[in-house]
Formats: sequence, structure tokens, C-alpha cells
Amino acid sequence: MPIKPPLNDRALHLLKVLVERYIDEGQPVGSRALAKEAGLNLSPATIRNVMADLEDLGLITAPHTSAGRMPTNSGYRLFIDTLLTVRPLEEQFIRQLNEEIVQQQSPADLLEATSRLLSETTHMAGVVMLPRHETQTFTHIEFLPLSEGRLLVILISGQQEIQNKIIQAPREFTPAELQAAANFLNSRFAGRDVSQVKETLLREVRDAREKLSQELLDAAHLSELALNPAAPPRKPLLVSGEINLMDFSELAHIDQFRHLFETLHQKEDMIRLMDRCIQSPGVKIFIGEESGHRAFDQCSLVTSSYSINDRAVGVLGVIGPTRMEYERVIPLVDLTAKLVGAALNLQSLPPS
Amino acid sequence: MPIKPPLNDRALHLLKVLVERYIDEGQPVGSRALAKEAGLNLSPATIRNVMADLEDLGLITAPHTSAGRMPTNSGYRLFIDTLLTVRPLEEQFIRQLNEEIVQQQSPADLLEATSRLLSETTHMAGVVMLPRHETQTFTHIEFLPLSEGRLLVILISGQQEIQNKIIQAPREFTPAELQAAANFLNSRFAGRDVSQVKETLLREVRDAREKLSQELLDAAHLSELALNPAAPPRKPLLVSGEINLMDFSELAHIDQFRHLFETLHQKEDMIRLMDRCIQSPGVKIFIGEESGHRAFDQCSLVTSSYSINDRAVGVLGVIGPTRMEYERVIPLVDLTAKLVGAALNLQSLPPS
DNA sequence: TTTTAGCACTCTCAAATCGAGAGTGCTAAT
DNA sequence: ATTAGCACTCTCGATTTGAGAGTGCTAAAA
Repeated sequence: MPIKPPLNDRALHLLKVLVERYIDEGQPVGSRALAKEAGLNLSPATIRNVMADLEDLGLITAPHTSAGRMPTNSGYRLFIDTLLTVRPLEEQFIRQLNEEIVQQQSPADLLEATSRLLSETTHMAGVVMLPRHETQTFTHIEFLPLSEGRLLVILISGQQEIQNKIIQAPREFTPAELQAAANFLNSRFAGRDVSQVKETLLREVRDAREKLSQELLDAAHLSELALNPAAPPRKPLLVSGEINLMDFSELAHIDQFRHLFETLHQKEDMIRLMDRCIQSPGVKIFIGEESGHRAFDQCSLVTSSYSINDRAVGVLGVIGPTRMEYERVIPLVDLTAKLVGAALNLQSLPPS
Repeated sequence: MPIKPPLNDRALHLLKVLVERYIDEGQPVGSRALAKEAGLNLSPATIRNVMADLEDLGLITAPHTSAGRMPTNSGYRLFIDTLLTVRPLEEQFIRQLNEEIVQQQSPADLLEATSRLLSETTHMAGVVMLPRHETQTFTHIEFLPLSEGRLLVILISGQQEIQNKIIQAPREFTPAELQAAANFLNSRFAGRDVSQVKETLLREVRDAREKLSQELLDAAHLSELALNPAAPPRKPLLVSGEINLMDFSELAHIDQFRHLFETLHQKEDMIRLMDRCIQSPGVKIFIGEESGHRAFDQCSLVTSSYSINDRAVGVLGVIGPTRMEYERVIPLVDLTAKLVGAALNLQSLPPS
């Protein structure tokens, strides 16, 4: 016998309405309610038949015999991939958001504010992964002698980001030597990537080790030390508004919330997860366990990478219950990533 | 008729045992239990009479007619002020703690680790208020010209703490002028307080305005800008282990916890509160509303200031439920403050 | 063939009831 | 001053109950 196409337009439409309604109300949706909402002039009984089909396909589920249905994670996935109609953001709102972002003084402030804004506008948790050290542009370096052969390295990179680091010099250097080393690096490498600079330096030293004087070798060694991300920007992940997540009943169970909170703050896993999003542009969505983390069972993560000079350097997004208003959140994350990128580009004025 | 002394030794002893027991178990203590615990060979009935007296004095209270009694905030206060016997810390534990503190690389790391350690060892929340900018020792300053008349100021203060700041120069300066200004400040003021330096500078300029050349005035103005704490170290308060507070049933009610969490992170109030502790040395304890904050109704705050060169520069402590093990927490906070002070002193090596 | 009305059935949730247990306050005896 | 005894109060968990919501199935209608 011919199997009827499991997903005709009507079923899809009903799924869409069901998901929207569930996102709105947070209650399992029954056949009667869905019949009214759908505007298809069908009786609850008919709706029930369709719902039974959708349940067979694993798209919706009922918490118990006599409750309505709610979307499963696959249901959400299908909804997001093919049914979702995003709601465009209001001009007014966009302007305000941009306002708040560009008024920040430094890149660090900017990204912190962004994390806060993400959480405030969505009433969920905002996350921002800072630009990786390696992908930053080398702009200027300076050495300052401290006591006992230690040196303070000041490294200014692309976005006017300033890094301080104290290193142990391989030997004593005179101020003149330090100045010379700094001058060399500054004139030769300004504008290149920090990681490139290091590579180039290493290669050149290797290729020409014999021909170089001890002084030069020392200086090169020094520079190499200075460029090492020895002090990686302490946990390059900003999380804010975690507490908002307590407002969602599905996450508000003490131990579950605690687990979630800890995963969010024990940042390694988060960083690894978000790192995967940096590759391809546009908004990415992880639903439930898709993120590979038990603690996120009932959560979705909506992310987008942001770029400086057309190059993706970081990732930002929000975390909330799977039951979130994707139609609003997705364009918001998308927009925020673009605004942040633009603002960071503006802030990166080259030093003299 | 002669009113019998309301608080004889026996009553005090019973109060002490009751508080200890309540801290241990978290359950209201009944007369039978207290009779056994107290070791006084009294019957529950007698105990009941004493308990009634203590209740009249507002030191203990019963949540309902037929539950045991639990301490009120005044009860805790009396307990802490006159009944508490602190338990000395184990040598072994002290060594470990010190180990963890001194192994940190920088003052910033050290204080962050301290906050974490406070929360981990007490299973409550740890707070550390960073040294105020003003009370830091001026050690070294450097100016780096950027584009468009902006200058990067690098200010090294007492504890090897490095501050970067970008300022708009009042006019263009030549590198030589900048060098001269830096040299002047470094040679003249090294080792003084940052705030003192600023004051002195202002005064001298005011006193001798007419006699000074425009160049010198400009340089002074520049230095003044540079020393302004224009970018106050972003919220100088580290909080960690907040989530631990969820484990205490008395704080685990969603909305109450949320309020607490927000107060803790909306740092202004916390900073103001802890600032009051910096004046006098030793451990300070705020019980319940003593801290002046509704959100802390059921919390106690145990703090101590820590010192560099015998001068109190910051405050640290823990926050937990009023029902905390004061006998262990108090010596712990005390010790931690001392270890942190010592470690910070060690780390402050003057630059060459 | 698709849709619908009807109906018995299932399950949850909130309210009501109940008994056990803990602890009290008071009184009278020691 | 202390204690035994006792009636009383209150909480807490288990159990019951009824209302409400929603389902699946069947048979009739379109």
C-alpha cells in the first residue's frame, strides 16, 4: 500500500503554529487550542490525527497521556531550519543598540557592554568570546627594563588593545639595545599578524643562525618571548545575565541550574564550543544536546561570529531555554555581531 | 519584687549550645535535644523555662508553636561577641593555603585566586575588594605617543601593577619632551603615593604658575591627566562562588536568591559596604540586616582588611547564610587577609 | 477517502482530610 | 528551683477526591 507523504503542508503548518504557541505560553498545546489557533477550520479530532503523525515522526511529544504536545528537539530543529519566519528588528531599536555599542571607549569595554546588552535585550544569558590573541594585528611594541633582568613588554595590537607582560630576559640588555630591538620589530612588522610575526622571526633566525651575531640572536630570542601569548588573556569569555535563566521554569530546578551555571563559568568547554562557530559566517544554533553538553539539555545556544577587516575573530551569542523566541533572537544576534564588528573596525586607528 | 538577672551563666551556656547545634543541623532545636546536648543534667522542662526567657529577650525564636527554637540575629550577635570559641586552624591547612596564594604570578592573579580560595574553603561566596587606586605607590611612568595627539600612559604602581590609559594630550609633544616629563616624575616621585603625587604637583603648579615656562606648565598638565584615575579599575570587586549559596536551603528560594545575586553583582553597594571595613583592622561581621541591605536578610558577611606595608589597602571576606560556622570562618578570613598582605608585600619589588 | 462527533478513558493538579510526630506551655507535685 | 505529666498546637507527609484537560478510537457524515 502507498505510504502517504508523512509531512504535507498542512502538517508542517500545524507544527509551526504549535511551536510558536508553545514558545509563547510554555504550556503543552492541546488539539482544541491548536484547532482554533491554526485558522484552518478543522475540528480538534482532525488535528489530533495530524498530531499523532507528528508524534510518530518524533517532532512533538506529550509529557503524559492527557496533556497537549510540545516540540521535541528535532521539532525545534525542523522549525528553525524550514518554518521560521524571522521578525525584522525596528529601525529605532537598531539605532539605540548601535548607540550603546559605539559609545564605549575601548574594545574591552565594548565587548563587555555587548555581553550585557545581549543578556538585557533577550532576558537570557549573553556570551562574548574575545578576539583570539593570535589573530590580532601587530602594531607596536615597547620594552621597559625592570629590576633583576626582568622586562615589561608593552604590546599594542590592532584594535588599540594594549597588553602588558613581564618576562625574564635571557641576559641583561642595555636601554639602547632594547630600543633597537623594539625599533626593529616596529618598523619591520607593523600591520602584520602577531602569529605571523612570530613565525617569520623564528624562520629567519633558523635560516640564518650562523650568520647572526650573538647580540642579534639574543634580541630575536627576546622578541620571541615577548610575542608568546604566555599570559593568555585570562579566560577570553564574557558571560552575563546568567541569573536571568532562573526565570525560566524549565531551568529553575536548583541542581540543574547549578550545573548549568557551573558549565557556563568553567569556561573551557564553552570556549571550545564557541570556537567551532568562528569558521563559517552567519548565525549558528545549537539545540539541546547538540552542543554536546549534558547541562545544556534544555538550552539552546544562538551564536554568530564577528569580524574585523572581514576576518572572523570572535564569537558572540545568547544562551536560553530551547523554548526561546528564535524569530526575535536570531536577527538580534546577527545584528549585534555586525554592529560589534563595525564598531571595532572604527576603533582601530593606527598609532603614529 | 526583685527581678532576677535575665542572663545568668546557665542561660548563656544554653544559648551557646543552641546556636552551635542550630548551625550544625539547620533545624530548630527543641528542649529535649538541648537538654541532652548541654550536659547539665537538667530536664527538658527546665530547659523550656530558660528557653522561654531567652525568647522574651529576643535572642531566640520559634518558627511556629510546636517547633524548637532558632537564634535571632541578636542571638547570633551575642553569640559571636561573647560566647564564641574559635577553632584554631591546622598548621597543615595554613601551609597549603599560603602555598596557593604565593604561587600566583601577579597581584591581580593573586587576588582573584584568593577570592576563589575563600569560596572553596568555606563553600560559600568569596569577595575581594581590590586595593584602591589612590592608595597605591607611584613607581614608574612612561608616555608613548599614538596618532592624533593621543598618548598612551603606562603607570606602574607599587605592587608591580601596571595600568594603561589613553589620554588626549593638550597639545603635540615631541618624544624628547615626553621623555623629559616622564624622567621628571620618575626621579622626583618614585615611592610616593599616587594621590600624593597628584596633590603635590597641583600645589606646586599653583604656587609657581607665573614663574614657569609654558612648556613646563603643559608638561605638568599632562602628568596630571595621566595620574587621574580616569579609568577606575573596572568595579574593583571580585566575587566568586556565588552559586554555592544556592546549597543553603534558607537562601535557595528562587526570587530571594536572585535578589541576593543581583546585589552581589551590582557592585556599588557592596563596595560601599566593604569600604567601611577598611578603617579598622581585624575581622568584622555583619549579621543579617546590619549590612543595611534587604537582600542580605538571611546572610552574614565576615570581612577583614588586608595591608601592604602596614597600611590597609583592601578588604576581603565571605558571604554566607547567618547560619554559618563562625568558629571556623572567622579565623579563616583573618588568616587569609594576613597571608594576602604578606604575599603582596613580597611581590612588590621596585623596578630598576 | 477525509473529516468529524461522540464517548470512554487517562492523567494531572489542587484542595481536603488524616494521623503521626515533635514540641510547647502550664500546673501541680517534688 | 526543678520536674513529671498532660493537654494542646502545629507541621509534614500520605492519601483521597473531584474537576479539568486532553487523548484515542469508533462510527457516522461529507
